[in-house]
Amino acid sequence: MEGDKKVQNTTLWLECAGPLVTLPVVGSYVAYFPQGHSEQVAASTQKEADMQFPSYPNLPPQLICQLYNITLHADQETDEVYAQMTLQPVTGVSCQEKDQSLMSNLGIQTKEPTISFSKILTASDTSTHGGFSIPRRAADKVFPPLDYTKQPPAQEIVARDLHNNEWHFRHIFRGQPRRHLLTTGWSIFVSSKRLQAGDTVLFMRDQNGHLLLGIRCAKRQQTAIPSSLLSSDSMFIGVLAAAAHAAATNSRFTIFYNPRASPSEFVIPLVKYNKAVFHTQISVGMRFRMELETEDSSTRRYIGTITGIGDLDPIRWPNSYWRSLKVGWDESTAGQRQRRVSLWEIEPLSSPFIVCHSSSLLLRSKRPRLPQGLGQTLSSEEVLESPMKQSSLWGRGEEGTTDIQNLNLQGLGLERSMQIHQRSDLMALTLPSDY
Amino acid sequence: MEGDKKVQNTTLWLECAGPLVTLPVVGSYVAYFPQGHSEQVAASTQKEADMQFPSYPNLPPQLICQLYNITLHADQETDEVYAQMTLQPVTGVSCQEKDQSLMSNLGIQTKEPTISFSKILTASDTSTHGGFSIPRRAADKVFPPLDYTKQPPAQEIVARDLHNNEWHFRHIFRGQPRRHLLTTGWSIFVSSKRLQAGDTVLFMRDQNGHLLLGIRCAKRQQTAIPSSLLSSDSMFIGVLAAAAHAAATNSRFTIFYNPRASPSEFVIPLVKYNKAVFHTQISVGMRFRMELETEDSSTRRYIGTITGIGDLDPIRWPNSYWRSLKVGWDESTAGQRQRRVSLWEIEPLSSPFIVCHSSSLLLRSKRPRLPQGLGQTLSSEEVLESPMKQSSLWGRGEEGTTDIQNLNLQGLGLERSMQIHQRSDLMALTLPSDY
DNA sequence: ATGTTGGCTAGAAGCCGACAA
DNA sequence: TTGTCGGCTTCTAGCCAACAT
Repeated sequence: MEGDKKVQNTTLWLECAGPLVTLPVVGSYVAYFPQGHSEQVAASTQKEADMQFPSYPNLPPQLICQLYNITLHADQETDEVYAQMTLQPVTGVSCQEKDQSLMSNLGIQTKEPTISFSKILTASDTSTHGGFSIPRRAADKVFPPLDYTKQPPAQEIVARDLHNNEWHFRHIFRGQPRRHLLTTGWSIFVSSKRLQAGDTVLFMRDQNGHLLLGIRCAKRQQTAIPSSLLSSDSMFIGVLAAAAHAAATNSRFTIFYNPRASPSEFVIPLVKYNKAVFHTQISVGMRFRMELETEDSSTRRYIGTITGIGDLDPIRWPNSYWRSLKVGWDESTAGQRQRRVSLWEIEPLSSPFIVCHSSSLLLRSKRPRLPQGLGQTLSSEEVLESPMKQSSLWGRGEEGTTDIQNLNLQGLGLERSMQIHQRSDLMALTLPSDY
Repeated sequence: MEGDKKVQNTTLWLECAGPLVTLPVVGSYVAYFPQGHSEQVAASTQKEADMQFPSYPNLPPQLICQLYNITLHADQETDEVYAQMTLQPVTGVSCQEKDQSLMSNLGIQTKEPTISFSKILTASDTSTHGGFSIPRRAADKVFPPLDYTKQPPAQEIVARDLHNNEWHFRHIFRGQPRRHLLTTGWSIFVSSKRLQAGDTVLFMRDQNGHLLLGIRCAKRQQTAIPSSLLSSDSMFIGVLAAAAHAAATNSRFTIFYNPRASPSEFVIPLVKYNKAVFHTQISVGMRFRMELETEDSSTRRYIGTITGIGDLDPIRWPNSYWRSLKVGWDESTAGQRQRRVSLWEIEPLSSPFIVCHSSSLLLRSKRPRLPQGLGQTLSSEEVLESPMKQSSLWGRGEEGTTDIQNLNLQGLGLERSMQIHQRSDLMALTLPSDY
């Protein structure tokens, strides 16, 4: 119904989703991670997957799919953005297709830099007492220029939200010292969207010069969606069963990706996935860079060190690349940041003192074609560098040192079995001979 | 979190749920219908189960369970009531347990008639222009008596909602002609709960004389819950997979029952189910009575005729008792009413010209114990009375006559296979020898 | 008996520059 | 440059009885 209407403006949707969110393009190949999908459910229901799940032996940790369809949406109530993707599991990808996939970019590249600004609302912005204080630069950059000869300089602003609803504001330049303000119309917007101090508004100008606006709620909001419709257990199981069934019958399935609610993207362009998994050298002790979203909705690179490699959930998801890296962060203010990341999220820094080919196993495994099928496993080795007092190197080592020792003790990563998904020709595909 | 808090007041919850809703008691045995559960999902997501589902061969149309736990809830935002039930599938029920189950009533019998009233809000009630007009009888019945010697007679009313929040109202008796009104405090309540004309408010007095109030939103509201979290396909599959897994591993599972959203109850006390299925004579042409909720939240009995017996979904749910009866209604205003009902929802009227023992097959099936296991089937017969020009008897016969002929042609019900769930001793249990 | 409306009024919403930070 | 506040104005929320059904 109403809530089902598609969002037309992709750029605005992406702005609302946040600076780091990318979307795969229709027709391209992607890796879908049931684990990541479960994490989104967990984050939304605020429950862990604690029940004993049925095993889905045919459901690998990642499912290679072709993106059959994607539509963008926004919650009718909260304007929360989400994307509906229909995925077609693929059992074999030919070289041509693969090359196309390689050619296609890593997502919808809307890097025609958009003219936009966002602001975290202050108490004054949201109080009934007054209007909205427009940051100076923002007014100059995205709003139509004011006629400063008028007394006072003022104009009417019209902006459309994700649902294509129009919002009217009076934009005035006054006060001592002078400043830009939104007055009439602003409080209606605030109360309609139920904005509170701490939430973010976002204005942007599209190609035609039309104004668009979106909102991004502060994280806290998420709390009250205990769904009342399905138990969280059923949701977890539904995610897995749907994927397993689709994989087994080779039929399409549909998922929702909610970029603000999900801890990480769980539909990754296959090229990006392959590059990270097969063409990148990873080892414990290695330092890396990772982009993260800052408080004020821009991005920043943080530096960290890989402190361990191993399964996030050895029971349910053995041999998964999902968050297979344990990491420590250089900055002590890094309390909030993830302790586990996935290979494709990081950008390794060249570190002269560490030489390690985690992909060496792949080079060596030039054995004859494996019988085709899902979930074949190769046992293999990864070389683990002995850290040699490196603990001092990777930050505070809050638990870093221990982690590495534990890893060695437990042999995680020393002898690691690796699951080859879908078909072995994917392997060939990811292993150009010149590598 | 907040939204997870239990509702303490069962009576108020039941009032909000509606006059026909009953809840099974903890420890009692129930029949759980995945089909009915799916219908609740369908109603909530406004989508049919159109995907090709995986088959769950071990999941019968009904699952006999013991009610392990039940908690009552109300949505923090909308106050929509729902119940969380944890069900323990049972593989065998001893005679003692069965007797207890028989002894236990058909649900929480709170038939200490509650002092309450409900009113559908008018435009004036919800406008910002004024207050709430209290129906005369309601004021006398549930509100504390006014001191009419005062000029004007007025008092402060305090009532608690499902979340145990207090609401204060000024209750005054004034106007020409005199009438009871809620003024100060009313509009805050209306805007907080986002009530609109057509929604229902409900006041009641508990045993201690304290006032309680609840709300019931008009049906329309339901539209905007496209969930944005899980695709409807995943939800359907989640419902089935969770039940199938629980049945297979004999472990507990949790469901949500949403009485206002669900077309029918799908957790039925086993006694009620057994009585209807095994101890009630049913045949095509038979007339029956059924209680339904009226517009103004009371109940009314409607009369109808059984026009057919057969599977609602012969493909996915063969041999299911869920809505196995096709019915026609006497009143022509019956456009809205269900065309299919379940055995336990109706009350057969004694009709002298129809003698039919649908349970005759059971009496005859005194064969030695069947091997234990799920989903065993007995082929059996049901006697179908030839309708002999009865078509004129059962109302307008809009499609009744055709239905019956179709049924005969297709042999639905003439030779009917019947699935015995769980264990054969359940059968014995439902067949007292004196019947 | 009770839904709707016009009149009246009190208080909140909302526009303004002053004044910090 | 921009967040908050006191002062002032405007408008709506909200109380009332009249009137209608």
